Amino acid sequence: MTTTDVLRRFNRTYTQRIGALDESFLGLGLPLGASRLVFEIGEAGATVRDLRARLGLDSGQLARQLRRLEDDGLVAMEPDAADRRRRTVRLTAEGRAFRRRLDDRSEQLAERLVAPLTTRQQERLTEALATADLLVRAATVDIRSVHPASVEAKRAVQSYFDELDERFPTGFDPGDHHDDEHMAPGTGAFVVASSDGEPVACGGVQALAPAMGEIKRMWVHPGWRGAGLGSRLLRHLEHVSADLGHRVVRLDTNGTLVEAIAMYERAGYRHIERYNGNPYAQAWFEKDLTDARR
Amino acid sequence: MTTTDVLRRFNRTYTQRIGALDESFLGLGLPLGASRLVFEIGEAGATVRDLRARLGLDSGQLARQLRRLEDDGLVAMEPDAADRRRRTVRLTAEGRAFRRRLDDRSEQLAERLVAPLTTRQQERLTEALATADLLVRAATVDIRSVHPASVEAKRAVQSYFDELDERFPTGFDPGDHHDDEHMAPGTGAFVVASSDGEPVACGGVQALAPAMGEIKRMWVHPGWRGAGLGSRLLRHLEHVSADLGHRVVRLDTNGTLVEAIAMYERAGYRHIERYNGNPYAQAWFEKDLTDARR
DNA sequence: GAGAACCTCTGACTAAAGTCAGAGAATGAC
DNA sequence: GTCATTCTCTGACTTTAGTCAGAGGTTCTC
Repeated sequence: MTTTDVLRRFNRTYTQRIGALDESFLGLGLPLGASRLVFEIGEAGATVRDLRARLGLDSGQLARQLRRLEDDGLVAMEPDAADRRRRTVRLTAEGRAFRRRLDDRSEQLAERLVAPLTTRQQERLTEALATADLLVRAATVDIRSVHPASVEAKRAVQSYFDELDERFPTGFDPGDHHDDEHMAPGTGAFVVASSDGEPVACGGVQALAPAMGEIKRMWVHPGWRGAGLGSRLLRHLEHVSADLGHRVVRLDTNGTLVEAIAMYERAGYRHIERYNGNPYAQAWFEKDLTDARR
Repeated sequence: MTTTDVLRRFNRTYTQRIGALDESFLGLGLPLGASRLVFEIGEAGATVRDLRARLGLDSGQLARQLRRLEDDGLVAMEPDAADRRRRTVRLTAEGRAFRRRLDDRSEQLAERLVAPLTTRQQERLTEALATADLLVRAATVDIRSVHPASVEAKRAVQSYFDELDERFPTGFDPGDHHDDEHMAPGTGAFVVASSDGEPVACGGVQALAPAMGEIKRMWVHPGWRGAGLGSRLLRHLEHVSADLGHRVVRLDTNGTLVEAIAMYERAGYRHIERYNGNPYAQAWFEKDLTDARR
């Protein structure tokens, strides 16, 4: 059986048996769509814009649904302080109570579903689903080029720095890295991979010399490792670098990042001499892009 | 993370990313429901009754959908020869062509979904989904008591006999087993586990002596082993036996059925002396039900 | 062969979801 | 300051899905 066979077979099993998890939202007085909406708004609230993107609804449709929830006293809406074209939606106390009821229902149904399985089988199921979840999410990650000064880029880079600071024995001080400008479109590129709007990986390319690129700020969210996201991003960055006219690409890394080093080696990078003054770097790599160019 | 957490998280991932597999049915001129119906009818055709059960549709709803498909020239309907209350639905040439287009779409979407993954990752995904599929199916199997002379029981028992005939070096001859009457409600019981209308496991209980039951015809479909269905069925039969007033239950088995023997031992059965003249039996077991009683 | 049970279909609905054009306010770019 | 763009909302639909009672056949049971 091929992957697609299994996937499609699973899809059938799924819609027939687990798909009912969604239907647990029924019977509490709201239609399915409205319940999903309450669930999606969440404890923290959300902007109308976000909801539309996440649920893939027509704007008119969503506006009507929200008004109904407002009339029912489940949500309160107010203009977004930062951008007054937007409106933020927040659950009222009543709305939160309703959401909790939805949550309970869903939980009960999930429990009932797995109840016939032994503990051992439940563990196997958990493991299988977690694996499938990670891989499916990884496969559907959205890889996009953004400006290094954009909010998305900054958030991703911040996560990267935070992790370095934790992992390096001496901590990590990014200095005032105005050099991010080098990764702006034109001379370089910055790429963010995101899932559900959260950055899960990033990386940039800048020019070191004519026809020579450098990959920097490469990072994969800890919860997303082991799904091949790093290699995919690396390959992507190599293509970007090649498109910028580079024939060779270099990068440096710290010795504590052993997984990263292993990945670079697997990807065809070879160790070279120190080529920069980065105080945190302990290994330097180079790869010829001319034959990797698809 | 508990099993239900993972299940529910996966449910979200699923509806957002793979759920679109269903939507691949859209955009070919028929609404989703009608497309699903064409797909479900399949190359072989089906009875209206079957379709209603499989898709969980209201009979009026289904009748209308079918008539629409008939008007569109995609299906042809005729009374069932065996039971003229029923009607069988069959795809016309045009209907089959349409179904193939649906199939292609779905396949393409599945391919596109897994394309970003490496071969190794695709294998992991396949394995994880297959495991999840088996376990979810096993968890949602429908275990029901039926009359041993019913069609369902006979089909399951036939599968059992066929397998014995294959596995025993000397083949297997059931003889004329009028003794199935002993498993009729009142003195005994016969249980069939089915999934999507197909029997996947069965087993019966009959009385050997006052307060002593015997478990017979226990079988699990080969494709369903390793999901704990056997143990679950065995436990179920023990309860049935106990409900019939038995304090002890016995069973016999052939030496070639090594998985079965291991299962009986795990379930607390102990080997005893031959207690019957079954020529195919090579191992005899007994279990005290008085302390196992739920 | 009478009556219960079963299967499918029609009619008459209601509810939910989805579509599309465009109005009105806020913001960003020049 | 003007103009294009963005965001949300309203109105006026159409389509799809789902519900329920009951008619009109067929088959099973005794």
